[in-house]
Amino acid sequence: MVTIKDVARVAGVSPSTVSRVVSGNPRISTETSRKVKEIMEQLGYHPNVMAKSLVSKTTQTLGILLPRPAEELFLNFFFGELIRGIVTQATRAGYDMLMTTVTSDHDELETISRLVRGSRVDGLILLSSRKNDPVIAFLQAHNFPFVLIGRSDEFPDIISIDNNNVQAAYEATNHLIAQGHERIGFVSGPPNLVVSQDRLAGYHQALKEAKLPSKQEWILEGDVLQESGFRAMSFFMSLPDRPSALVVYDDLIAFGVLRGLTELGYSVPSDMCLVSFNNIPLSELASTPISSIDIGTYQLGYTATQSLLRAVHGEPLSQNQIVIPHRLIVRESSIQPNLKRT
Amino acid sequence: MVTIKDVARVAGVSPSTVSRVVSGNPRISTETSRKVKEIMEQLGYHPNVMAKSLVSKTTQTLGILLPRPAEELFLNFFFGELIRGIVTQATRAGYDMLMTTVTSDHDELETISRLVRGSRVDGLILLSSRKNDPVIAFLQAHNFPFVLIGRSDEFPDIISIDNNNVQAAYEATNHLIAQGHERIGFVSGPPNLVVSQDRLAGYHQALKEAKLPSKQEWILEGDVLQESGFRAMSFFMSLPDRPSALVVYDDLIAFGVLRGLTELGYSVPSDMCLVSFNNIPLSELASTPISSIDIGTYQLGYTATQSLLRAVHGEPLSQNQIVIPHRLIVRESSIQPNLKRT
DNA sequence: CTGAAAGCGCTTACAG
DNA sequence: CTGAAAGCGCTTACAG
Repeated sequence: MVTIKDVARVAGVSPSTVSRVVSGNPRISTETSRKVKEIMEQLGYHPNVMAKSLVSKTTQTLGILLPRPAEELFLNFFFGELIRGIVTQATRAGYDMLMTTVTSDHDELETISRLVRGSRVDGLILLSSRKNDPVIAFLQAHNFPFVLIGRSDEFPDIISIDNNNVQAAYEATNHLIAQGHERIGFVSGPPNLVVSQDRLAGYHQALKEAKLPSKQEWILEGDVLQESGFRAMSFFMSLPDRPSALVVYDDLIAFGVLRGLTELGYSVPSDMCLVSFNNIPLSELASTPISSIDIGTYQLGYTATQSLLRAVHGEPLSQNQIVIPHRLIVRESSIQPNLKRT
Repeated sequence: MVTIKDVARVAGVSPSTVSRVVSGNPRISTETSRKVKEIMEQLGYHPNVMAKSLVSKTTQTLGILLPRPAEELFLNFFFGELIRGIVTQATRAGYDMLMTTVTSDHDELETISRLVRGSRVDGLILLSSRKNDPVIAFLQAHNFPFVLIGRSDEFPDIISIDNNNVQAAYEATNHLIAQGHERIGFVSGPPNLVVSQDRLAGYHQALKEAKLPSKQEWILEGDVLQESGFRAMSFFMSLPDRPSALVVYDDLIAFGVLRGLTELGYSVPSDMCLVSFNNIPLSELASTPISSIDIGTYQLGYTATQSLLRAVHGEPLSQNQIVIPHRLIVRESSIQPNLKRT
């Protein structure tokens, strides 16, 4: 391994000078700089990142904490797209991304602590938020730069990038109401996630404003796999007063719902209308293309990284909470041509 | 930030001793060890990872090189599942994962070089292989530990984890042949990927052995988006002598194929049978559940990491090429009850 | 514009 | 079983 000393010796200068050339210090003569660069190239010199980090107290690395397996499974497409947004922006800014996962609730803080207090990363991105998240409390207590993709009621001032999920679910529900539906159900995600709660709230709000009935049995807070949508259907369809449309928490679950209805002999949209979230690429390729709220997943990741980098560099943020716009993409699953408006 | 010196001072021992306690050196008295640990706990000491890396020449970090955007889009589910397998195994072994992406062919080697020669990671996982991959040549030239998820003709001796894609496609094709199909087409992925070539080869092999015709116009080497399956269909179905079954490179593309056929008024499996690859969770939730080869994506990532860690630790590998078993999951898309065998 | 020196926080022969 | 010392590869006041 060729070090800064080797370059210095061959170039006939001091290690300090080589260091300055590498970092682009302006007080180096162009002549010296040229020569040193030539030697570096010649010897194949590459700065040792660890040594640099040790003295500069900065790692040029951001951390991502992966959610626990259960949630992760669900995230899937969403997750991949988010990571893509994050990594793209980080790379562009010259940062690497470090990923760790926790295996249990128990070691969660230990994992974080290792990264934070061991000076492993300069900042951290949290991919999802639960109620009373201890990770957030820890990071805030240690005054460590981080951003949350999502929202936190308990810590309203932290930097967070989110959709307006209440509004999005409100619009999705209103879209169904505008089609003339009066009995509208909701298939939810993991109840401890803030995003689940927000979407449920928006749904309730829309029903309330439209003075439509809201029944507990029309709401299913299931687990997160696409299968849960499937199981939900036999239940829903056997209700005496079953809903005629559903707001579904996530496209994957919507696929399960669609499949479940088909197997039970019902068809979408004529027997049941659907609106879902995330707008994964497959949504439009379903047997009945699924109406879905596009939440700008890539942009969510991209923007989160931008904000985090600003925080890391101590630059001021114009706003701590950024809302990524959403957009309802209407497809066949929510359009019933033969249904009259009330 | 509390350092090893702080702990040493408070505990009344030398920094060397503290270091030995941290690393679990056996020649430390239990008494000293106990006391030092207590102080560490008390002061909230966490080892500085950078400093340790600098002297130990090891980072406890593995790198993942993300494929370029185009391919990445396609990978999607596959990609997420693979990463999950990798991160799980790495975490279990006490390693972090570093992700970087390349923005262009141009900076590909530079990115790798920075990681490798800057001592940023202990080993590297390549997520896919192209023909004549310069990254592989570079890593081998520098004698740097890495594993390839995939296969390389040019570098047959490197550590690689792969499916037997030739055999898998051979079986998929034979499955269709066994159903009585005689005109079988192939919808491929990016032609420069080894996996595309392998699957195409297996398809050809099966046709050849069964002495079935193989026509160039039955083979579509498209790009990687699910959309390409869609476009493929208008072409295929308008052929005078069109195939009655298709082997499709990937489930996402199969979704596009399915959708395209539906829109053109054809149905699966009665007008066209399908077998695909990857067995993503949504395959069984398609309007017609899609027969797919499960390639053990999670296991691919998991095993790759295990092998890489062995290589990093200089442990011998029983075999450099590991093949993860695949399994054809037969669903409705490839079963034509009313079709007689020839 | 450049160099000598100290130091980042840790590890590890060497000596006892 | 423990400590003093040197060193990992870099940066950065300080001095000139």
